Amino acid sequence: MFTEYLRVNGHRKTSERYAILDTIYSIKGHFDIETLHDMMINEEKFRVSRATVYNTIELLLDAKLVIKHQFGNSSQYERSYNMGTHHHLICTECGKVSELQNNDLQQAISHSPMKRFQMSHYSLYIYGICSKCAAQRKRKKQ
Amino acid sequence: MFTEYLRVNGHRKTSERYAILDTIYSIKGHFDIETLHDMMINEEKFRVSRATVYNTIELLLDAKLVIKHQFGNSSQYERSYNMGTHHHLICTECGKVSELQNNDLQQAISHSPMKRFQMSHYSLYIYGICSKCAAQRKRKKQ
DNA sequence: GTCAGTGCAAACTTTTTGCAACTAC
DNA sequence: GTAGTTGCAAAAAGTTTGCACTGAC
Repeated sequence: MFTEYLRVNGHRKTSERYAILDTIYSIKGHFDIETLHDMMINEEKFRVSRATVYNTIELLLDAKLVIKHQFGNSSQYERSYNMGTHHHLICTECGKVSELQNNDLQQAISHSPMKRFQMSHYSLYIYGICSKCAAQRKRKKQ
Repeated sequence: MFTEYLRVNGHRKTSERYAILDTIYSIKGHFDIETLHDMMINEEKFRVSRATVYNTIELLLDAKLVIKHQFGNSSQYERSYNMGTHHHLICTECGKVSELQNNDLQQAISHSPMKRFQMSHYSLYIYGICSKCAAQRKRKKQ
């Protein structure tokens, strides 16, 4: 799919781009650029510059192979192919992000009537307290 | 309300804090720290430091008088009192943000069943092309 | 051979932090 | 008087940019 995207858009097939794509698709959840870059250097033993990672992520976003999120301070990303739509639960206490599957909600949102706007995609972020932090709070109170 | 919040939490009532709150509530839509700070200096003629604006926003977030959003590069904020829940339409072409009112959708989201998570609030960001940019694209094609 | 892509470092932007001076209580 | 706040400037964190070198086509 990426190869096709590169071909159609007249971009070159470089080893860096494929290495970045592979690393991203080895990650299950969310990641930021820093983490991805570190993983490539340390685990994959593939030296790339930060700039190339930023460039490539931009292509992957455009190719719809990666989705960008903006919780916390730095941008977070996740692979989008083979991932199924889902919503995000973000703990305001510890910052942990988990996924929520709810097909009814998905339907409701994507079929929501909109004047003068063509929806392409959406993000639903639900903030609150995760069970772990709730338990921790309870313990503190006692 | 803010006075009460400050009292309960043992914070001091400073002129800076009230000036920032007033300025924020004079803004109808979204704003970032830079814009808010500039407004205070230029329009309100009230000199505050950037650091104080950041500090105060933190209090206002905690007091639920302001909501934080993260579209684009810098954090965006908006007042939350007297604002009615709404969703956000973000144009991926020009970056313009507009509001969408949809009570059914609100109900669906806030009553959505969630395991091991206590929702406090949520943000729904809908990305797509606004009518202006859609028209512009059409014109270009011709 | 050509030009898109890469690496590196410097620049830039946004946010946080340390500390002296100030002031609400 | 004291401790919470402020202002300033420096530092940190995240991202973008300029430019010489490299390698895909």
